[in-house]
Amino acid sequence: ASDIFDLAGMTFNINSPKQLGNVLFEELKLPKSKTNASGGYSTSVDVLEKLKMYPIVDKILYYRTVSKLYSTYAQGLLSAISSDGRIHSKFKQTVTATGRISSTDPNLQNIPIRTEIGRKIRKAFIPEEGFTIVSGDYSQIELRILAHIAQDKNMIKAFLDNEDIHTSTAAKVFSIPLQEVTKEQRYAAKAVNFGIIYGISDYSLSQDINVSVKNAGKYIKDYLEHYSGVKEYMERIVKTAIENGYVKTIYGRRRYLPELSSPKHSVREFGKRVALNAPIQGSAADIMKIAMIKVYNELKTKKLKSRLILQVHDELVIETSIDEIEEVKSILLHNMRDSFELSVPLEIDLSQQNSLLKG
DNA sequence: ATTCTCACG
DNA sequence: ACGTACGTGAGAATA
Ligand SMILES: [Mg+2]
Repeated sequence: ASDIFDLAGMTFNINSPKQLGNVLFEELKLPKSKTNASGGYSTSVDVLEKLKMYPIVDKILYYRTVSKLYSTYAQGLLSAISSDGRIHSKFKQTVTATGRISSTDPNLQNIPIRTEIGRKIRKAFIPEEGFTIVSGDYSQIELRILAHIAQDKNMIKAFLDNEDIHTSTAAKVFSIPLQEVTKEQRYAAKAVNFGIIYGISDYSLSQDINVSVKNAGKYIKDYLEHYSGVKEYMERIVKTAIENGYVKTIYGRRRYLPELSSPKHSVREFGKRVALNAPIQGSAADIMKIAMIKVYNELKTKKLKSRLILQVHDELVIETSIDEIEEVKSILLHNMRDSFELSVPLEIDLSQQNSLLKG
């Protein structure tokens, strides 16, 4: 923090977006871009990432990471520990619009994993004596569901051939052999794959991966030419959403979309993106819920000591008695894999470790 | 109570 | 011309 004050030539509250915005964009005259809802300067990561070349910005990003981890997790979770030494979250079944569950008091579905410091926090979640942590998580479940719902021939083939979907996508979009795909190309293809599920635009993709809007537009165009079934699905789902006023998952769960008849263009566009995303995210949630119930029941029927302790949207975590590891792995594997039969296989990654942190 | 930001999938 | 990626929950600042 003192480095930041030195570089700014003044003292201020770094946690105040308003004060920070004024320091960066008024005092230091850095190039400003986005404004937030109340007309102030945005100081969010995506803005600051593009200003990283300024040493003060780089330090602010680090400060943000550390203070988030400290306040929400190091400090926040400490006060959530019960007298039994464990943290008991509440899982809400009727909150989300897509069919996912959510977790509160505290939220255990957003335990850090992406940064080094974050992983140290995750590592603090450990099993009881005599137990270990066994997890199963779906590999690329949302893209597999997209391939299935859209019945896209090329995407289905890529999954049936057990290819790395991002590398495979890169090869096709850039018209090169699989072996020649570079890291950068795979990264771009991955961003497009994710973006498609959210109803991407060329502008947003360009912002996300730092390429020109024109290039981003070309990636999307080439993508949809190769995955033409996905393109047709995107058009079809929006059309049926407008006709019916709702979309549905593979199990028939509906999401109503009043946004589609809004007089405001931006709200209608949002409705279209949701029409595209909700069946995918919601179907994944359906598949997970079915698997979860089967796993729970099998643990119970077999009178195992191991217990299901956490669900994180595409992952189940079981605190496993050390004499039940192989049995629990098998229970996770078959119940998750066979939860629902898609046009592509469902692949499960199994892991076992002595904390919530893998590896 | 609301806004902004950021942790996760 | 428009405006710009889906779903959550929580902490700090601000009003
Ligand atoms: Mg996964």
